[in-house]
Amino acid sequence: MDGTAEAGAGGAAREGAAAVFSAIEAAPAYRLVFHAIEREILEGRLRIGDRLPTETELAHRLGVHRSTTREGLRLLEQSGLAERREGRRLYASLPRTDDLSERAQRALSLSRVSFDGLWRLLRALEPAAAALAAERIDAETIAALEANLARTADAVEAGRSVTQLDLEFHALIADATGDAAWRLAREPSAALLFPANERMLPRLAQSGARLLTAHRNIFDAVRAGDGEGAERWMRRHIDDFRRGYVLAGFDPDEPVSPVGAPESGDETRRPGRIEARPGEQGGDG
Amino acid sequence: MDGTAEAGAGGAAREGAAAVFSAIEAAPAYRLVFHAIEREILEGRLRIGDRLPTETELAHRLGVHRSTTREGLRLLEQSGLAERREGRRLYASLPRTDDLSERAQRALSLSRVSFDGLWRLLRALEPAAAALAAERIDAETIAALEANLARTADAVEAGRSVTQLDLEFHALIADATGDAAWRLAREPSAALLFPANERMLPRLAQSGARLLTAHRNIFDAVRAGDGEGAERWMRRHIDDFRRGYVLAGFDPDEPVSPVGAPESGDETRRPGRIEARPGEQGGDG
DNA sequence: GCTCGTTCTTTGTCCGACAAACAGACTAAG
DNA sequence: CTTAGTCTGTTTGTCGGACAAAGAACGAGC
Repeated sequence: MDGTAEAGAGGAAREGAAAVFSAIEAAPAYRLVFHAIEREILEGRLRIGDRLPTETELAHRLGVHRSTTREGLRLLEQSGLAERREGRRLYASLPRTDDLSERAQRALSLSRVSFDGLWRLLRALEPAAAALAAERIDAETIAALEANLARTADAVEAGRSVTQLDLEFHALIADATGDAAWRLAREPSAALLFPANERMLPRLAQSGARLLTAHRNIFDAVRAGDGEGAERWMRRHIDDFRRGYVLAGFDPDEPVSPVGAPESGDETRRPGRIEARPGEQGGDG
Repeated sequence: MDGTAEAGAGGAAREGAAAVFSAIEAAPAYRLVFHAIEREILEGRLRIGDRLPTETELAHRLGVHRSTTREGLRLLEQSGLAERREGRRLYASLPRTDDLSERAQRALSLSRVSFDGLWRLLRALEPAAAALAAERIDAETIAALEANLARTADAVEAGRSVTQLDLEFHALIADATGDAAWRLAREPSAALLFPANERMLPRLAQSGARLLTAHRNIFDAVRAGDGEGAERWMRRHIDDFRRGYVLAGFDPDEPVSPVGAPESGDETRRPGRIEARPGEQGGDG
């Protein structure tokens, strides 16, 4: 087995009767590697948490070169099905939902969704989430919400930003539903919409206090198991949010802000930044 | 520059005054490559649709070996920011939402969400989507919906499965809202929930006909711009769905079906399947 | 029994090479 | 002049092999 995959070459000929010709595409070997391992995980032969075989072993078993294997592993890694633990080893893992929503959020922010589009979505989701949360909430989440409220109170009093705490509050409510689907559904939009608060705050007096009151009402209803109340308060809260946005002079039909510069997400404080070489200055085309 | 990145090695020493020690982690060079290119795209220096420089050029400019560059490119590829067009070349691109939701769906299906959890979510989303769709729908989507209804009618008459068409109908409604956020929010859950139809159908007479009628009502309202009507019909449709599920004898508190075997998704018809070598039979740890 | 240095493994990178696919330029045929 | 075929340079996909550093495993010494 040497050089190019014999994958794509043969097999396309022999046009019989009703030829359909659905664009044949030969996957490169590194992608086959990816799918092969993916399969092992999805079909349970490699369980979540299991260590993957070493690169050399994989290369050997799959009959490809180690470099090729590594490329496949990168795909696997980025797909969330393999994860580095303690630095080096790769372990089979479930795609992390926060990772997924982060990506979704990025996709959204690049696709010019309007404030109102997001708002309508969350207006549908959040009240329903609150209602379900009221049915299912557990002690742990109650404690987390209480802590969140306390910190929010502090922040409001000190005049600090409450955006992060706001996001967290709503995320906790979603978590309280006990189903990952909720979190996944709302997170990207929420992460894009709620930070608008940041821009409203300077223009609206006591908006922080209003937010805190609203959160408290919602929390009380949720803790009391009052689904209907939780839903109602949440809806009011969301409506109030939009009202504030308009009042502050923003246009809800505009695409939501481009989020500005990518502020220090993951690994931004990289030690040795790769620099372009002085030599040639690119030009691709 | 040879061998290991000097990234992680040096630089950790020199403990001055108030040392904080925030877990330094040296990203391997291939990840730095990934982030470097990612940045170029996110910050607009590489615009969506632009061809990426060739691997050799990238390697040269970033000062790493081509193999390393390729690993970084695989990460980029899987993250959705680079895409193959016409087979080979890589182009900067936006993460495709259907790709994202596919992954989200997989994550969900592995995390044991209950039927009811999903159902509650969609019961909140779908009616709201229909309402918004009624406000914003355009001719093109109307045509697509009409085509969908026609095919659904055929399928019902012929007794074929309508699951795919059902999914498509709802996705089209979501698309009609004009905001990608809706699609992203509902797709994973919908893809997991609606196929339950498949299992109900054999146990419930005329359920296909009911579905068709419901879709028609929703469509009529949407086309007429009747948001309230669309919302009402959709809600009924969703409620009906759950009723059928229970009636058919399934327990809505159970985790939704594990989707069974991964039926021929992408690239399953791979030409040269990679096989394990006869030699050693793995055993890791 | 626990710590320390020594070996073995595994990952991260690099070097170099080459076949096949592709894009173009050019040429022969209709 | 258009169409089909040929040649050529570029780019990707893979492969072979090498080596440093980080961890892990292991045995010697306190």
